[in-house]
Amino acid sequence: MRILSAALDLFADHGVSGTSLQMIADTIGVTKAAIYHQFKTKEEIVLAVAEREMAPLEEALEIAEAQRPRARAQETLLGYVIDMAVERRRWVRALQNDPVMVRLLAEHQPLAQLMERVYGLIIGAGGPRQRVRIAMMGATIGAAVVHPLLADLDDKTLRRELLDAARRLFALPG
Amino acid sequence: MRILSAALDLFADHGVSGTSLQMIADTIGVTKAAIYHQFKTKEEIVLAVAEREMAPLEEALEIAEAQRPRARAQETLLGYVIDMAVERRRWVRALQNDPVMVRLLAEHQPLAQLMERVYGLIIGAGGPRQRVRIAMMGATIGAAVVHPLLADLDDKTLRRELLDAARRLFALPG
Amino acid sequence: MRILSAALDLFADHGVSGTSLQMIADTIGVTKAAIYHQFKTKEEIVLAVAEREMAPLEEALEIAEAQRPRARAQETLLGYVIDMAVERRRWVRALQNDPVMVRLLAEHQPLAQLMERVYGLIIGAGGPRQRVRIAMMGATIGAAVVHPLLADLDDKTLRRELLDAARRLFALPG
Amino acid sequence: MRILSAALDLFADHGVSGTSLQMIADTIGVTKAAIYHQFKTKEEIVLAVAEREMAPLEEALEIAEAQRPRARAQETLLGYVIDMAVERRRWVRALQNDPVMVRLLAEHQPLAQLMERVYGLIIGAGGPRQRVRIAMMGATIGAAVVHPLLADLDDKTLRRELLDAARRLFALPG
DNA sequence: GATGAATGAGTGTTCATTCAT
DNA sequence: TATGAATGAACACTCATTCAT
Repeated sequence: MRILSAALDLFADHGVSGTSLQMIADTIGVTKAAIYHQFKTKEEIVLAVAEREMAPLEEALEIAEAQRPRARAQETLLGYVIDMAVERRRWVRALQNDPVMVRLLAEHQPLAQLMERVYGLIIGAGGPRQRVRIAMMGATIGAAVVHPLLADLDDKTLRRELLDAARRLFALPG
Repeated sequence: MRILSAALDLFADHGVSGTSLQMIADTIGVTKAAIYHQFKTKEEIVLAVAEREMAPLEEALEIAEAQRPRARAQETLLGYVIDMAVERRRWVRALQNDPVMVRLLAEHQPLAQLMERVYGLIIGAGGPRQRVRIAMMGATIGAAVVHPLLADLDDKTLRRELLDAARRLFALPG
Repeated sequence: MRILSAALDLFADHGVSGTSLQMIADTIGVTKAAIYHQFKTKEEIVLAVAEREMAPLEEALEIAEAQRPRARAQETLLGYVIDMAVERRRWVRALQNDPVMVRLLAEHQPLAQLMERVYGLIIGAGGPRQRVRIAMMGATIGAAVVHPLLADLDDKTLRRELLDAARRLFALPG
Repeated sequence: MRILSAALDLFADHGVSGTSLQMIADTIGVTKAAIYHQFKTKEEIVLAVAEREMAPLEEALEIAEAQRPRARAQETLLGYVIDMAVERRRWVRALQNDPVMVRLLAEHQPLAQLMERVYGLIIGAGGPRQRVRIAMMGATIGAAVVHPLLADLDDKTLRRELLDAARRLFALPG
């Protein structure tokens, strides 16, 4: 939907709080009231944006969860996550760091559960060290794709570098 | 100054756009006008907050730049950066990711130059691969300290894990 | 019609200005547009509500006007008016006091004329004292039925008390 | 205060819901924001209006409560109440019947208690019949002062008529 | 008959900012 | 230094109303 795309773009540039409904309406060339015909509140828009961007993660999770052994499932998921983050580069910052978004995701059951499933699969039976490294990797992915020094890397290269970083962090065989 | 501390806290919780001068004034128990007596605009507050939080980085940079060889200087700086990020955990997200903050830092000469010096020292004569890994490390540090899965790590442990991650990413000797 | 009943209820609770078409539509489970299919404007709804609630008064008036002598006609009408007010208790306040309703009734010829006929019959050839007492009685009826201290009186009792009050005010024989 | 006077006037003409802050602001020639500097919400204005208009009632109550025997206290209070209603004619309707005002008064402890004290004194040890007649009188006063047929009575005459009605309703000696 | 999508003007409220005291 | 009063513009949201289907 055009509203959600416009909203996502604006959230990325100005943050959720810095994006007014007027801005969204102007971007797609309708009135504020037209937006309110489809979303009852601004919060609902934020949620819809988040849900739309998270949908591929859910699909990826289902594919990965079906695989054995767990190590293979984890690697599959890691690949998907990296792909998603690289493709969404421009929006990852808002999605992961905007305080309004963060709060909403934490309070919104379905999305909170999705994240738990992701962490559940990826951490698995590993001990605390494993947990730390996974988190570290997740942090790296989320942040690398928005890092200014990596802004001019093309998607393919960035993806390769992230996989390489993953292998180093986990001492996986190349 | 109490204004800057209150502002920083509120920026961390609500983002810069989501923080009004009224909120800052209420937090420290004065009127909005009292704040305007010390800062001409809201932007000036944001800048002052950023400058105060970046000051230790400048000091660290000066210490590191004085060292030889470059490899030692780089390691010194890395240590400082990790220390700063870990200590400031709660605020790193706002400082690094808030769109208003990001824009301001990019436009504000002194801070932009500071970041260039940091990158200059750390990248050094390295080729593109080196550059990528440095950026990756920077991303990891910035994001790891705010990652929910690492929220319950104490500062010392987190610092150690980050150094370990750095060594793995760069294949440094432990 | 369900629209008018819903509207009347909502007018009683929130006043005419405090009642939106959306509220009416929600109450009866249709869309706003469905309401606009039957009424061209909100004002038309207010008018229709008023007319529907006043209809019994017109009937009562016709019955009473046919009676002789005038004193008997007056007493008949008084009885009807009391009955109507007691039965409509919950709505009398809105019907008599809501500023939008009041203005509309004054401007809407048919209803204004109806009220004139009522006053004409009841005041009759009486002098100014008579007029005052009639008005006083009308005021008493309209207000007593909504008075909080009388809220727990059942309809029959309230009707009896109002007739008693009328007799006292006019020094009528019991 | 000019805000409260303007608000009261507008409430009388358009009802509370039908009165916007813009209307109040325009009436006294300031901006909406200037009003918000003194009242945090519209509700607060409604409450302040009600409290200001009820203040004389509290004074009257204190004077009356100090008198003996109770019958004299009651008559004193009745006189005051009639005076207040007659003087405030134009506003009584809004104060007594506007649904927003009614709801607010019921929920606002101090004013609800004031009304209880008034009823307590006036009803006294009387039985249910007494209670009914008091309520009837209260209703009569409140409604008579706004009745269109009595609109051209001057204050003195209206006051006299109301006292006369009171005597008739209670069969008091003239 | 009814709906969904849309609109322009309005709602109450908050914004950053100014200024006289 | 600090305040209280004020402002114009913006905020999220609702209003009565229209119209193609």
